[in-house]
Amino acid sequence: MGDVTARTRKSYEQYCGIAVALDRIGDRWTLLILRELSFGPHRFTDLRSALPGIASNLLTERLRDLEEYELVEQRELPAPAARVVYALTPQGRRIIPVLRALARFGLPMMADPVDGEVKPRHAIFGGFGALFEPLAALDVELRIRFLLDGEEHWLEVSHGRLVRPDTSAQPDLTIEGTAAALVELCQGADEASLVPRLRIAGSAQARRDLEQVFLATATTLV
Amino acid sequence: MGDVTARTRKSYEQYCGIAVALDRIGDRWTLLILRELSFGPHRFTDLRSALPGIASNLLTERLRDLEEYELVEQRELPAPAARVVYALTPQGRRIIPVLRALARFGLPMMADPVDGEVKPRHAIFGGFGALFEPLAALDVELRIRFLLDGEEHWLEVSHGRLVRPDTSAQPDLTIEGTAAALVELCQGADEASLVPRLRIAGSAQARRDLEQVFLATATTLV
DNA sequence: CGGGATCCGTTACGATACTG
DNA sequence: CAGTATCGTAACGGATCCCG
Repeated sequence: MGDVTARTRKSYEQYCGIAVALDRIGDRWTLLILRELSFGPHRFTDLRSALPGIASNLLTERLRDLEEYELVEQRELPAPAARVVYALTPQGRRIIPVLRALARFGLPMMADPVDGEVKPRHAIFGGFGALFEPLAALDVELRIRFLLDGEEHWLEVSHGRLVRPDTSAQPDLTIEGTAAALVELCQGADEASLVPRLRIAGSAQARRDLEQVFLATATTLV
Repeated sequence: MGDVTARTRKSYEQYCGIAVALDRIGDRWTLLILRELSFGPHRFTDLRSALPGIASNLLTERLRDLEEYELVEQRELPAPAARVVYALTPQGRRIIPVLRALARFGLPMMADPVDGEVKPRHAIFGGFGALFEPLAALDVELRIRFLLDGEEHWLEVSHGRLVRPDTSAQPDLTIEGTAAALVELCQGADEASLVPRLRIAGSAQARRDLEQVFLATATTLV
């Protein structure tokens, strides 16, 4: 009785937060699906095209698993447009610090980004946002507007936190250019050497804040 | 010429820090191997017994991959004891924030820990350490001594960081009991309800620091 | 006994084709 | 557009065997 559609998924079977987390989000593609959904709700097809190489049946299976774990939910759109989108639940948003930590770990390993092959959102989240230092941001207020390869995005530093406003009033800093050049900046390239592929505009104070909060290398540790 | 032992490992092929990170540490078992090595050097057999269920050939393969990526290295022991241990390289230690983020994500999902089935090191790292709040630790100095199921471990909060001294002078706080009870504390159980499975000894100030730095829930975000 | 290597059945994944 | 179905291949899991 009751469909025991068996969670036969292989579990590590360990009483450890890390192992339990990996039981839920450790499968191939899962974290990349969550990365995309962290940018906002996506339709099935949006996800597919954002994840070149994923088989459609696998995407379906992963989404079902994530729904079962209540990390992702379907939302109905009333509009004439496509009906259903996938979105992170509040529980699901808790994966974001994991994504940031992974981005920070992987950033130095990315080889020679090429203009046009880096997606702006990946440059901002998988690169720039990963450098955010909460400890250095305690007394900083900074609104950054990105214009990368024609896409516009915003980040805002406020009270030691990094948030993504849909849009904002006047930016303190505007970073304009190619997504690849932003990645290079995050990897330690000199700002001057990136002109004109990347241009940063803003007050001297805003530039100091940028340096302090994002670009100064820092090593947190246990 | 040259053995092209083909990195045939499937790559996500994305210019994104997260994707690149997962290319290296996203395979099954890899992060749990790194978790164990984050506690210190281990021999092959130690790793095997710490990871019940892993096939020996798979452990070999993972270790080779991690060596190739320079996240793990072999070290020779001169002693009469077993010859070689595996250890994290400085590069490899950069995975630690990822482990902490995962632990934090997974902690609330762990079901009813049972005395004797939780390893002390997992309770401390996969549980307690995951709750560390750098922002709340800025002006705190705190040495904690754990005595869990007979194992002794130390953590030290210093200048907004969490570090693991081999040992320390006098502890400000001693937490003694079962590893399972510590996990329950981390999951929000009341300290009083855990006596006598867990006993916390220390000054009123040290207890306040414990509460402030570890036990107060906090939500960081992008 | 520590540190693997080999073999093999099973599962998960990747690619493509098909459908409401 | 949003999946389902099918199928070949690669990865994993478990056991056994080997060597210093």
